[in-house]
Amino acid sequence: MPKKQRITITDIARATGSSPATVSRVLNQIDYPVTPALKNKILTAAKELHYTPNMLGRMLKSGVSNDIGVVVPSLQNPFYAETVAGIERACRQRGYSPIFCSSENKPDKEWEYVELLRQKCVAGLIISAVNEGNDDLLQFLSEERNVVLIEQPLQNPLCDCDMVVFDYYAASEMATQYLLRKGHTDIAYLSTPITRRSRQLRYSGFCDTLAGAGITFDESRLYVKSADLDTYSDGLYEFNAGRALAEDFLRDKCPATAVFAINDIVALGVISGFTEAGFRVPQDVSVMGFDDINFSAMCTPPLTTIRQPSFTMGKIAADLLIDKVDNPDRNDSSTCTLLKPTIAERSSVQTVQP
Amino acid sequence: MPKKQRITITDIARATGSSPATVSRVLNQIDYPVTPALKNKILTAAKELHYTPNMLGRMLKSGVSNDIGVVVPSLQNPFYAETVAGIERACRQRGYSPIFCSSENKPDKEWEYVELLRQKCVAGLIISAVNEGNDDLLQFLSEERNVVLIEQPLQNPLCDCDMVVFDYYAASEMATQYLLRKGHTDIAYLSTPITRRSRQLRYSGFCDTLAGAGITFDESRLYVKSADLDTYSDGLYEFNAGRALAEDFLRDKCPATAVFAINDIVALGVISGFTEAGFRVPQDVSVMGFDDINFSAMCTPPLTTIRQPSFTMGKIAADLLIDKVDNPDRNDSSTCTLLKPTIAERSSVQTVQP
DNA sequence: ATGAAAGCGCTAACAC
DNA sequence: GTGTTAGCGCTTTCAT
Repeated sequence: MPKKQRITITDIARATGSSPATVSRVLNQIDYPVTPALKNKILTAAKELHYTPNMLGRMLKSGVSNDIGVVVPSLQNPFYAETVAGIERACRQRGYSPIFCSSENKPDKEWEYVELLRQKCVAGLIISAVNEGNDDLLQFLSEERNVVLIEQPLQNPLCDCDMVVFDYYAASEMATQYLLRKGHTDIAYLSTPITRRSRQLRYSGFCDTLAGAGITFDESRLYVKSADLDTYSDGLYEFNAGRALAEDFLRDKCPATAVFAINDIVALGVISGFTEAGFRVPQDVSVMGFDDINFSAMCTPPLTTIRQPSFTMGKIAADLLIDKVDNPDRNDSSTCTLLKPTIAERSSVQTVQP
Repeated sequence: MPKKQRITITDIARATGSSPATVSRVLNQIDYPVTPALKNKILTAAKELHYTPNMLGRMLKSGVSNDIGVVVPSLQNPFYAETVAGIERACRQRGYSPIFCSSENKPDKEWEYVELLRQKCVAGLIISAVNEGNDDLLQFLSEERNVVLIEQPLQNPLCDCDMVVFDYYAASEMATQYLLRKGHTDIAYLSTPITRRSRQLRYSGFCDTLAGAGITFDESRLYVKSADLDTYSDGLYEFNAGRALAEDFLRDKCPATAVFAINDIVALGVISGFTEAGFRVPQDVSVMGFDDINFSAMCTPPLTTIRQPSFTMGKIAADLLIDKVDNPDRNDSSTCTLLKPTIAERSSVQTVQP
């Protein structure tokens, strides 16, 4: 902190009649022969003077900080909040501290933050929702060793970073199978724009599974609602999209017995829209979510959804990254960890009544 | 980032046949006379060599970083997620970057993080939910200039830091008045342990308002449920407490017509517990929340609650702190900004039927 | 208008 | 065992 003159190792050296080098050696617990007497003198002096080491000095010397840069779309989205919690856990455990940046899904911000983090000399970088369009970023990612991608793979296959991603396709298959098993054959798909790779995978998993069961997905059952990206950060963005989607669904008098929502927040919006119109979930329509944010267990009805282990994803990604950071010489080829979904069966999906 | 030799201003100086000093002056856009020709040469060289400034060097020189340390209980709690979003917004706008730490409400972690942040030479500190017991922290807070407390004032009145806090007492009065206005005279108070100052204020605001209306609060209407603090970070902690509280309420056949929940998450737990037991909200019992986390608008029924402008709180706190950081000489006395609550009237509270 | 040099706090190679 | 010294990348007097 500023102003009030900070105590440095030089001050301690002066106070104890020794030298900065010795003080540094003692304070860093380094295995170095120092007379117990002197050692003690230094230790007590450090305590009395309220010495606080200056990381900046240390980092400048060593060239790397013990910071891990993290870029995610939003900290308010509970999905990322959980991911970020997993990252923080792993980092702290291993003596690193994360620096979080919210890109708000904006490509320019994404790159801006990556540059900022580089200026801060972070030891490594975890990044989610990479915009496919930014060439600078893409080039950086392919050049840089200490990077781990999370959540979704890059569109661009050139870039072979380490990744910890969800098996969105399998997750979507699983959700669709579940709905089929519950007797739903007429299913609507309600989504915000299917741009990001993770969403494309979800959508194709859905269509393919339906096809596998001999059902051709009728595109009139696909509802997509764009929403204002500026409201992204307030968390209501997708919820409102969900409400609007429910309205469209009802206006069309869509005869589907179940709704597959692109994610839990949209699902909550859909439920809200249905409820407001006097439509009951799951009695009148079943609603399937996706993500299992922790709020999905708290709402009424509790949401049946696909659980993506986002905390685990964050934890694994950070551990992987730190392994690389701590072993600079090792140079294994990139790994891609695919996280398997599970189903969180609760109350928003009902067996179709014959 | 590590390994790959970084380009420094010295490299650029060498490449352009000039000196580090000049390069620094050009790159920092400082108002300094430099021949346009040389200036251009330096600028293009910087671009071509992919120069990335090393903040560590700059910081070490100037003594302060442009980081702002932030300590909150949890990033997963949507209340803090919103606060933190406000902080991030303000910081980024003004060229600072926040460093977030989750204390999990543990006193030792709180202090540990404050020390860590000091080692990183943060320009200032925003801290919430200060544990009253830690003397080191308390002393630090009273000595340090660039600190802003958020959410709740310290128990210890010795410490006169700047603060941006909610008017919990007024908020609780407002909530209680609202319930009274809706005809509820028999109100139960459901809470996790009332330890933190913010909770004590809420509870006394409630009791006092009742007393003001000539109603003595019957302590048999006070339900408190402790829960395991280790599950704090998963967000389900308070929700589960709420469910347990609902059970107790029902088991007692408590005749109250309305429930005042200590916060929204507990309120959601209460609603969940009621719903599961076949009790309808608000038809059978009204439930009043507190905080207005953004999910409260998304659940069914949408929660009637007291809106605490947490994003605004974060924004104001960060702006205030940065004002102080940017004006080191100015030395105004501490301010205490008291944020006024508003009521978010939705559907979980109903007028009592005569 | 530009460069040389000192120094921020720390560590590590090299004396003694 | 302990101290001296150099240097990480940058800014900032002070010369020129």
